[in-house]
Amino acid sequence: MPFTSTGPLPGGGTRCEYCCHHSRCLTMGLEGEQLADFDALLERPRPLKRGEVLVHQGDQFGNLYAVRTGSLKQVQFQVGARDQVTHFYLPGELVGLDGIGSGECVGNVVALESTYVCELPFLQLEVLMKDSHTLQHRLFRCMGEELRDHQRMMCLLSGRTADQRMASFLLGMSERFRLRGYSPSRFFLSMSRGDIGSYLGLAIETVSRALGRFQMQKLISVEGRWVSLKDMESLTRMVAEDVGRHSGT
Amino acid sequence: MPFTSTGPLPGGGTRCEYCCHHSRCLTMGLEGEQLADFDALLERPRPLKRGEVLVHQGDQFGNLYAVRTGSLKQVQFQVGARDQVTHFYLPGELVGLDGIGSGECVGNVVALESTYVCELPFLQLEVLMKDSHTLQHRLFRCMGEELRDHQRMMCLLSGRTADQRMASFLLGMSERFRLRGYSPSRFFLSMSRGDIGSYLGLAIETVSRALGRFQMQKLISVEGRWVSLKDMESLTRMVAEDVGRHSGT
DNA sequence: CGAGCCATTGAGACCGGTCAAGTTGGGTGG
DNA sequence: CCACCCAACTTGACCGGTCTCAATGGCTCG
Repeated sequence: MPFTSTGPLPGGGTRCEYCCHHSRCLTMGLEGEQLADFDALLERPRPLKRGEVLVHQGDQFGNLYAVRTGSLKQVQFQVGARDQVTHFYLPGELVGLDGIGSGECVGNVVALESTYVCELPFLQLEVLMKDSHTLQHRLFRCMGEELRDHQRMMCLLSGRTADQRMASFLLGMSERFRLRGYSPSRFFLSMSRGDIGSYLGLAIETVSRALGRFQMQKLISVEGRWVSLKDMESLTRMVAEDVGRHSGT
Repeated sequence: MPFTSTGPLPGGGTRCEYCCHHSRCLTMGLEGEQLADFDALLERPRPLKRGEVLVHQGDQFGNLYAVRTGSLKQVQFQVGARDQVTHFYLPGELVGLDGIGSGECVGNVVALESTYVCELPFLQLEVLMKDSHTLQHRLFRCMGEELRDHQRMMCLLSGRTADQRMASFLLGMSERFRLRGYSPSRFFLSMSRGDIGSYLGLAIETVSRALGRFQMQKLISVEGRWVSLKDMESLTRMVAEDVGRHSGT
């Protein structure tokens, strides 16, 4: 097989420097030697097929993973409750940060489609951070962002209606696609309705009905897992709407 | 009242070395010169009175805070929805980690009683971490733990009944008190029912009724904000019980 | 002693979950 | 190419948990 000079090789070879996620990944801000060092410590395992498990719940924590192409979900198994989807990962995002605390992986991470990742051994990453203040700062930012996102999610889950959750989910996905250079108004959801429901704390039927309602109201159109956002303004307004849940505080 | 100081001096003066939270705080594992350096960079502002605001939502992020005595809540204001309590902080815990991501404080942090904190300028902390691998590792662990806790909370909010949420909350508080050397079976809740409801995504009346129900079932006894756990086993069982919410996944 | 907050309790309404049946679509084998 | 299957999704009917509204009592503070 001849050498190919650009883009990800089928075997997984590529260089951070040329990776289209460089400016959004952990490598953001890294240059020259530091970037080369970073590049040197990561592995690029063979791609995952749909349904394959990247990380098993309970495994000892050792690696972070950066998604290159494809997407994954994190699923947590719990005694006495249905499994719960706690995360969706898109290209450029970091898998496994939540394992740093306990040293144990908190859930299964499963590919939703054919997915390429980069494997980052955390111990080596820590060593690298001693010499690279940029990298250290960057990883702290990533974790801080995830904390903030989780808090948003908690607010969404505890105070908002089914329609608001769905609208917020769609807008969130739209924004994430936009940031990655994909269309924010028409995209493919690689996860099932069941996954979405689990993630949003809704029954699968409620997800389906909400989508149906949105379509009737001409806010979106749905064909299977393809979604087009027709009226993002109304969706945004819907999320912010006061429905007066809780008498708290 | 709990958390009245045995170790830290009322005036705020103390040393990390002698602080009763040393082994649980960011300083865990630090010794000798490193601990002294850490000690040197932190401020010990005057104590907060009940209701006083330590951090304002939207403020530029600059400091972390370690709680020495007392307790606080984090409240997020949101357009079109009621304010939401997203955190309770007890002695030895770290306030402000979620600001690291965006550089902006995500919510108000308000004292629930007279509260002493240590102020840790994050920039200086980052500098210190260049020389102290221990400190760096420790801060990563703290953030990882918070991530994991948030995920637990998301699972709680999205898949469990009011009773299960209350039981989980009580057990969680109990455990946190136990770790700090207080009684795990009888403790004072410094937050109002409204705060609890907001935190758990429940109406205030639902919180009240759940507590009443638990008391009738002899699982706990309640006198105002004092709570005694009578039957932690049943409470634990209740949390794990499958109530069959969601048909997802 | 009244004002205001906090907590409790009751009555009724409604959102969303469960159960059940039906539809669609992709994959497989004859 | 069609028949069949299974998983994913949709739709309808019903029910229950939790929210809202409202009234009450206790406590603190001015």
